[in-house]
Amino acid sequence: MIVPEVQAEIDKFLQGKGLRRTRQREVIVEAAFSTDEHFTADDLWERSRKIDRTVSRATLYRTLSLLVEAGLLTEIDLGKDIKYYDPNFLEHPHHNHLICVDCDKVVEFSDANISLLEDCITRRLGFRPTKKAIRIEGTCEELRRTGFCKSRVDKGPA
Amino acid sequence: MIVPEVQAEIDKFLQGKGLRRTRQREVIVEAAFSTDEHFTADDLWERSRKIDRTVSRATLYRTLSLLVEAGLLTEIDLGKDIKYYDPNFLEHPHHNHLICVDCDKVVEFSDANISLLEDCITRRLGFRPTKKAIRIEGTCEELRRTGFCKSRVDKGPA
DNA sequence: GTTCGTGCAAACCGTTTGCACCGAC
DNA sequence: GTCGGTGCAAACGGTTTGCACGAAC
Repeated sequence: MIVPEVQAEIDKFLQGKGLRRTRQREVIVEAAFSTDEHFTADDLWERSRKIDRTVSRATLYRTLSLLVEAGLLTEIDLGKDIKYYDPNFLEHPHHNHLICVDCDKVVEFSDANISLLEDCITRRLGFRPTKKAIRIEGTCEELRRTGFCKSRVDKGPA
Repeated sequence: MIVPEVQAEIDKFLQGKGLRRTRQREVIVEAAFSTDEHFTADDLWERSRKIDRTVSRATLYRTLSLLVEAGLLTEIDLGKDIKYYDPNFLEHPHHNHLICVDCDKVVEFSDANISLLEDCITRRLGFRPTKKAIRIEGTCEELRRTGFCKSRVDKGPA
């Protein structure tokens, strides 16, 4: 994926703040941006440890904060009780999330009209938008019509 | 506010599930719906205890779940790390939230066009929408222009 | 050599749960 | 009297933090 670009970006960020480039930070960035799936802190910890077994949870969390602060990673709310992180905002800065309640699949979408509407509404209320997030939960139409949803297969009976 | 109506509603819900009407549940409902502000579990606990000092955290949380399950209260994500609850969805079932990053003020809004767009997009992706939430964070235009925001007064210096 | 980063384990904090007693029905 | 509800305190799970050692610069 875009790991090298992200490494450059985080280098710039670290340098700007007088912070150091460490093996652990490299590993975590590599683990985070070698996929375009959303992940939890724990997911990322496991993936990092596959590259370097010594990465600790503490460092994972500390680095995660840095990446969010640097704007390379975005916290998203998928309606679960744990935080998810989305590595795709660099490439698609304005996307939103649709979550299937049948199979838990997450579909990203963006729509210029809806963005525009959001901006209008925000300004009308006397604010300037800085961060916008739409989360839609839905049921799979295919499952409802045909009784079968290919994304649902691995989830066991309804 | 609409406390009596809500009491009737929760009574119906409890009865339907063979659950009991208790003093504690009455108190918590009263505390929850005597305001139209968003609140945390702890906020609600304190308000409940002002009515009846014996309400415990455990019962608070258990009742909170019931109210959400009954559809009387909605969990919302205000971008903070704790859960907030919104008692206003009964009266305004389709509203969204705009959060001011300057003063933390939350403005509710709804918009038919945006709702329609959400539905279209969801169907186009092969799903049927069940729950939709828009969260916009923004900065106060008044504060930016005049250096003063009446909602900000109680927050101390920038 | 200085300073920042790290791993470890303990602390934290919002929430949930096991248990014995209590109260609605 | 039965069964669900409650308060208490302990447990839980994700996240943060204090500390002493280690590594970047």
